[in-house]
Amino acid sequence: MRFHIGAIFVSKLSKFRLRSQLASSSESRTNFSGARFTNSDIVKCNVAMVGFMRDGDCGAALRLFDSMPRKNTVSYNTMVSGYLWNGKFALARKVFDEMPRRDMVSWNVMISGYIKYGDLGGAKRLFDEMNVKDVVSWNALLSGYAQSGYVDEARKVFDSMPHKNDISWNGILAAYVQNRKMDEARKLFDSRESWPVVSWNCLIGGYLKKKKLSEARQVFDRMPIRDEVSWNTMITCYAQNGEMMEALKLFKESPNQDVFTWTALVSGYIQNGQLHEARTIFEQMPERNVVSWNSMIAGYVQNQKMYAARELFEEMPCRNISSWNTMITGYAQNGDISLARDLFNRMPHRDCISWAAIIGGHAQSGDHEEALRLFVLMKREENRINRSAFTSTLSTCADLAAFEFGKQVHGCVIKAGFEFGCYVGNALLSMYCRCGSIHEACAVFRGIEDKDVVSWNTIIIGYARHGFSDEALECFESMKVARVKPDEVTMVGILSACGHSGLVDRGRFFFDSMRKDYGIVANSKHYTCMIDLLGRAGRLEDAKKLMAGMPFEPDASTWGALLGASRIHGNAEIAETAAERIFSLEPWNAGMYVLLSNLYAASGRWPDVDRLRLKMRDSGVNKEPGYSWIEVENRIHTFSVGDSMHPERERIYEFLDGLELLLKGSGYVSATKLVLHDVEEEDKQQMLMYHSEKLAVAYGIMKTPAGRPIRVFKNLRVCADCHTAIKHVSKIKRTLIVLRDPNRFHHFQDGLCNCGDYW
DNA sequence: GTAGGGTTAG
Repeated sequence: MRFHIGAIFVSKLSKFRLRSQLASSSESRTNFSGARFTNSDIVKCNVAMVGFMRDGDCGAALRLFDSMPRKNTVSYNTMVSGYLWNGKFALARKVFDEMPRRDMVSWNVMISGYIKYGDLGGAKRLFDEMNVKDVVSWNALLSGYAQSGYVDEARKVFDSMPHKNDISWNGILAAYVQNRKMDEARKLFDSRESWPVVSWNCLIGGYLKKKKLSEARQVFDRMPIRDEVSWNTMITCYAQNGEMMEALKLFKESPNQDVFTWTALVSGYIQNGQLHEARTIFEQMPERNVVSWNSMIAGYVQNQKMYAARELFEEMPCRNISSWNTMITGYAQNGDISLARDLFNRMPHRDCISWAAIIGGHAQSGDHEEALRLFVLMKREENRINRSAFTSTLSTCADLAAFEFGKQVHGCVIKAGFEFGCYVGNALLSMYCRCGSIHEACAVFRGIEDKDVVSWNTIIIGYARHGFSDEALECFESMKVARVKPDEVTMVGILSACGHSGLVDRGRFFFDSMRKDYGIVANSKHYTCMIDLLGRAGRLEDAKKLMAGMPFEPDASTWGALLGASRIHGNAEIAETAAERIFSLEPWNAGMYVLLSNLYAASGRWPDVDRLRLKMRDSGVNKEPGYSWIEVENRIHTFSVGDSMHPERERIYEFLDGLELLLKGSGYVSATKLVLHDVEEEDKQQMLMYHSEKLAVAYGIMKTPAGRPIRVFKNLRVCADCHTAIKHVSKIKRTLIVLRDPNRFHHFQDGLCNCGDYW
């Protein structure tokens, strides 16, 4: 309708312009202004501009605006508000700055513009600049603070308001509700006689978010007047809490059912896992909009029914970004990254959720490089990066151990202002831990404002994996002081901290206090930690006993802990029993073959090594090839044993040969009995010398300026000979070498490793 | 004709 009015007027106007052009000549333009363009024409133009702006056609609005011989303040205000409506903040500000006179509306529009763009400081500055403020200005500021989570600030604004109206009261109520402070919201609500229906709805909506069904219902029953939203909110409450019968009852009682009501039922069934019922309701709906379609599609996606989801997606008449994002996320999470990428490439517009989904999808499918490349692209194309894009990128950096890249992402996180929050802060923290820099992890940890249990767990596990048990246990104490309740994960961290340092008694103590002090029931991970701790300390019998007393069947990793301990202590008998069980539980688990094979090799049982190799071949298990990698000058360099691929391999081998001589001079003797293959002694030495971790360390020393730590990563356990050799290297080259294997970090310095050769 | 609050479905 609006567009229609605008269109008619513009056609009139072009006639008008045409006429003036016909009369033409530059002087005649002066005749053009004034008398014939009445105030009522200005109003008509303003109406038309609103129409254009609502349709997203800023260009048409501007052309009309520019062609007006006379404008009033409303014309300018309309341009400011229209630009803001269409997301063009800078243009809005420009018109605001250039307009000849401003009225109250001009200021209020601009203030709400700042708030909409998340610049609360800018809003406040403008507010302070105003000589006279009205209740609208105050209300705008109030809701700005509320929406950004500053409840206390919002309260201060509310308390200092010279006049309050219903909207102000609703504003402070909403501030409490949006920030989940339902007790305070209720107190406020009860302190006032009568509220408009929106405030009642607001309160019920708050209870809905907190899943407080009975409170919601009480309020609903007390309402003097109910509108459609009240019914829909209440129906949603029941639907989202699995009470579909009650939801249906209310659905029938409600005076009207609109598309919200129907969609609430559909998504209620979906959340209850009743996909078929959801579809039936969906088919019965008298009217569907894009959200209804998206809900149904999301239902299929959540149940891994991508085919059905795709069918609806193709069929729907009205897709929006969410529809595309739902499909992309679905494909990405179900491992079909190429279909996800295809949709991503084809979608008409992307937002930061699309980017986060595709980055996360590539990361999950193992294509880490592409994930990071996409992050760089995203930075170029989007002016905002959302938190979830940051977290998936950071976890990719962690998987890849791309430390330098991670640091650059950290820089972007700081710019975006996310570093002090838990969500991104924890991801940063974890990235630094897993990239081998516990020091930087610690700095991030200290900066997180409200540390949650995940923050504490991450730093505790970080310390544990780096072999700093004392620090891990200290953190555990601080966590309790900070009144954050330890959970199952915390205890895994604490027990593994004890494990990495062989603290048997303390481990035992924490294991016993788990249930007593924190009400945490030991799960298989806790038992595995304890069995590992006892076993590696040489108390194999105690470990076996603990395992026998477990209230559930041991899984492969629990047996694996026993196998690992038996290997260290050369107990072939227990090792074989454990290996048998693992073979039957996880016939595809190549790591166990390797452990057992190492055990045989170490005791010179070559026929058994061969037998195992045959068994492995017959069962079709492929041993994951060992490789190591290091980040140099922002690129990841990967090495395998006796590597022949690296462009600088000749220099590396030369360097390594030189290093070997120095090593021998410092007392290093190669541990040939650890080589798996039964070959001649000299060949064994050769193979050992060119293990992937040694190649990576050598390359790191070649390329890293003196004094900087060297960080190397290996996909399999570090070999014992490399462990000895790297200890010597750290002394000869006077450098800190940090090596990550799947179990832990080894910090080599001055000829020692902080694992105390206990890993 | 331009400005302020809020609630429900993805």
